[in-house]
Amino acid sequence: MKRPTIADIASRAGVSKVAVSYALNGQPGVSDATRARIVAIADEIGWRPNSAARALNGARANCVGLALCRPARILGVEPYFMGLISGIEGVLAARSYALLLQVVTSHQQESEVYRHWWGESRIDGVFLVDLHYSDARVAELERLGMPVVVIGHPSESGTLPAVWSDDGQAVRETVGYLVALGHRRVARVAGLRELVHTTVRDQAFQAACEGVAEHVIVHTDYTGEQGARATRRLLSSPDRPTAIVYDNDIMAVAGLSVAQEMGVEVPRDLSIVAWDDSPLAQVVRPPLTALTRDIPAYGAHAAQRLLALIAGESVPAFEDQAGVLTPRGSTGPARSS
Amino acid sequence: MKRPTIADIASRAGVSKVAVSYALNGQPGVSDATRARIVAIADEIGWRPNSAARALNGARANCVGLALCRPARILGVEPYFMGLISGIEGVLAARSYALLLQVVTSHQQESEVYRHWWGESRIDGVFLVDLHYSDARVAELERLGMPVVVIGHPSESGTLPAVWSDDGQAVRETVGYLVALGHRRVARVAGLRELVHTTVRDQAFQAACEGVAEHVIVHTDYTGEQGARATRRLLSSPDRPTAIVYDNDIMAVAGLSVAQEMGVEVPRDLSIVAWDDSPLAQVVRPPLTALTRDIPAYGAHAAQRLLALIAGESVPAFEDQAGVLTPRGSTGPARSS
DNA sequence: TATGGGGGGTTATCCGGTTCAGGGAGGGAG
DNA sequence: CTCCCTCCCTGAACCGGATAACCCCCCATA
Repeated sequence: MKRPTIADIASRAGVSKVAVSYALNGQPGVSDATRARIVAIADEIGWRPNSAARALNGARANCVGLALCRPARILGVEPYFMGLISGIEGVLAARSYALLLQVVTSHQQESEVYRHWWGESRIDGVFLVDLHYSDARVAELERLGMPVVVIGHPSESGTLPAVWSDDGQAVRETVGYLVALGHRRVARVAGLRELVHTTVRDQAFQAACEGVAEHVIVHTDYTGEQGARATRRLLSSPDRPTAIVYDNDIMAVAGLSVAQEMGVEVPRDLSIVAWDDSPLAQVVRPPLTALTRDIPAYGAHAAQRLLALIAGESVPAFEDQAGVLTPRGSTGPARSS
Repeated sequence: MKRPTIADIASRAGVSKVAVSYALNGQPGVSDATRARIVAIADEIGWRPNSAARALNGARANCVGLALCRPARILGVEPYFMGLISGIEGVLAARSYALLLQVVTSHQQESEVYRHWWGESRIDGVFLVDLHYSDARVAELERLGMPVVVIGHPSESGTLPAVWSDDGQAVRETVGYLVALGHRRVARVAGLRELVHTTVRDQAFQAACEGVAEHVIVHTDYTGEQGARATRRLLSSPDRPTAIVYDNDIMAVAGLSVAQEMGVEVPRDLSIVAWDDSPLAQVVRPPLTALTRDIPAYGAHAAQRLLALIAGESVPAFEDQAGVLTPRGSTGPARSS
């Protein structure tokens, strides 16, 4: 049983393929009666436009791509990506766009995947995430001339429009809050050093602490293991920090466990802040003070921009809301030492 | 600058389109010398096959679909899906298959999405997850006649091949272990009642406890909130359980927090087991005893079967490894009451 | 009554590849 | 010297729609 085509509809309705095409696309050129008849027949035999045939005539693929260059296991752990994806999905679904997803192991492979997809007209545009400094992917995508929205800091996105949030602002708010609570020795357990936003946060952290608090930064790979190890090291030092800001919730939770294991009471002896809120952060005891961002909204904004770009509109960089500090039980006044 | 087509290559090489098509597809019909020349030119001008044109001739889409009917926020929290997806991705990537992903809000919408994708030749097959009893999607997909692999229990997958694991086995191992530790009152905090695997586990749990331990089952929606509430209720009852088995790690962690908050010491007063291991389960204190499954491998097996099915092979149901109990600090001997 | 215009169709082509049915050249066998 | 068979390669049709261009007929208008 073959899939029905407009030719089948045409012969049934006793008109030409073209009339069917017009009727089904809402174009003028057929009478309402004929149109209704054609639509009824199409409906009856379950006709669906063949996207391949449409694409052949230069139509959109109605699909956008996302290649993720992170170890797959991180995806299962970091709520960030799934949050982003579900936000993206929300916008795409409303426009009947699909998301083509691929996990890759290197930036080179990622560029290849994008070239393939674009060359084969499988996608109308892509998202670029996890910017590095002097990111080769930016130049590559600019060269290909395809619609791209960078999810990351605009300083490194070249001519590509970016959707970003002011991490510096969030850092300042956090440090200000901790300092106001009396903390004078604060640490930051950061993510991957090579990511642009890590450096942005690092610099903002240093600047915010300058003159008001001792500060130290440790870089990790975002995993709970490294978060735990970093915490252990920090808490073992003679002048241990009274507050630690983690770059994600996984590490913050791991850090909390380490503190409890070492007999360091939270928040009495140590305040903990997690970057990116999540059910996980709220579920542990004490619940974690977190930098809340609406990540799905973030993804949704990026998706809206990408669709606009695909539609030919010009899209400026968009600054999304900065993270907002949500104080919970894991932060408190510094103990007067 | 238009994308190069085989016509461009043909004119450059001074041969016909057909020769180019044969050469680039490794078909006989062109001499090695000509083939080499054509390939060189194609390479030089960066030709890529246009998948739309190929699809028009009935070729594969080189893409499989997955529609997820769960609230988007669950995705960000449950490691299960991302684990599954990354396992699927691993297999697909090696064969240059992409994954088309869409989050939907109802089974009806899910069926529609599949119909669309299939009708539009965008995919060669799909995965079906989260089986319900008398699942309308099964009949629908059977009717469409497209390649489908069900990730779930074969008893409800109709004629569609299933990839599944024996949850009953895992339940028996867990209950046996708890009973051996002296537990005589055990509870199960289960997931969505309407899912097939929930019932399978429920029944196995009841059967395993029969005669050796009092048992109670509470159903939830997999969220930490409901996991916490269920735990609170269980621990407040006069004959509270000495062990609780949770259907995912999120609820287990939430339950652990509730226990600590209520002054119930784990594992002294309460043993906790989580279904599905994760970094999160290992990171909390005490680390959670878990039913470890290699979820990415599970996804990989499903993907292999789907590709085989697409290739026209016949695929029998495949029983993956059952979960294996990984004892950690959250379980211990029942306190002699 | 001739003219013009527009609604409602139609025919011809195209998109970029694949596939099928030959067709000319060259070589080996009879 | 023919005949036939391969090897290489070509023209044409085709996949399922979109689109440009044109045509016919009827009605309104001058």
